[in-house]
Amino acid sequence: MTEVTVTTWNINSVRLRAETVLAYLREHNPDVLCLQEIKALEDQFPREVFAEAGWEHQAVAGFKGYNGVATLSRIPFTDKGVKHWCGKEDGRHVWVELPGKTEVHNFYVPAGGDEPDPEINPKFAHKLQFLADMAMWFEARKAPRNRFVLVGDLNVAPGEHDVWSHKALLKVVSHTPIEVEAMERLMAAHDWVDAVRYFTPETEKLYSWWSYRAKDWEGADKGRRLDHVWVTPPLRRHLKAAEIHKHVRGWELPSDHCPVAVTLDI
DNA sequence: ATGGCAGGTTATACCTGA
Repeated sequence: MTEVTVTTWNINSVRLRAETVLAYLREHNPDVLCLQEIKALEDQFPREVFAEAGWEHQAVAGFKGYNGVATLSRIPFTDKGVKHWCGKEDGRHVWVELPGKTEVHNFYVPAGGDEPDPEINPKFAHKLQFLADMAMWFEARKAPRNRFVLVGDLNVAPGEHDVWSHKALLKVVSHTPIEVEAMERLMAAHDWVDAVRYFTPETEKLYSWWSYRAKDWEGADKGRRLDHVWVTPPLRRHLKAAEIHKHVRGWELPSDHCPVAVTLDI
């Protein structure tokens, strides 16, 4: 048994914020850091910056200008890979296997555009298809002993208390019933345990994203919990802690998302 | 009061995010 911390963070351009990532690594020392929206091709990813700091094991699914995910680790990988979804090679999923056969799946689910209607909005249709395909894939791989961790910017805030106002956001993409149901089907597909809610009562507000548009993001506090860490049932009793590192949203030149860290024995 | 901001790109306008 090894205690590890797995952290997920939508960084909104890893090239612009490489030094910010480094500061976070030094302050919080996660074993595994899963980044989304790196907005870089694999060749453009600042590998050396993180390798020199001690996170030398890296798996990158790059994409030009948008999207892109990367997983950094102090721990060597026993395997790794990039998977494509919905017929697009658009940098939304990279996975790694840690010693002990623990898989860490790092996802960036499509945001879905503005209009929550798949008939008229192809981005929303893509988001729903992506979540449905994820559910199908994990259902097909389901086995009682699987030790999987699923993290990332899933772009859905499912619970009433995962948004600043349930009522105000019912028709806003990220919190509409149709997306929440798609996410619930994905959760059921592998009996996923929400590792952050595991430590916090359902009725307590939890956010991981605050819009850039608010003059005073902290004062207005109109957040949403879009970033998630889930584990399969065999890892449930190994969960040790979960933290949302909100203070990072207040750093200079911040991402609009903050890191979400889960500590568990693997 | 969700978009007033932010990042990237065959850039100086338009796409993306959510």
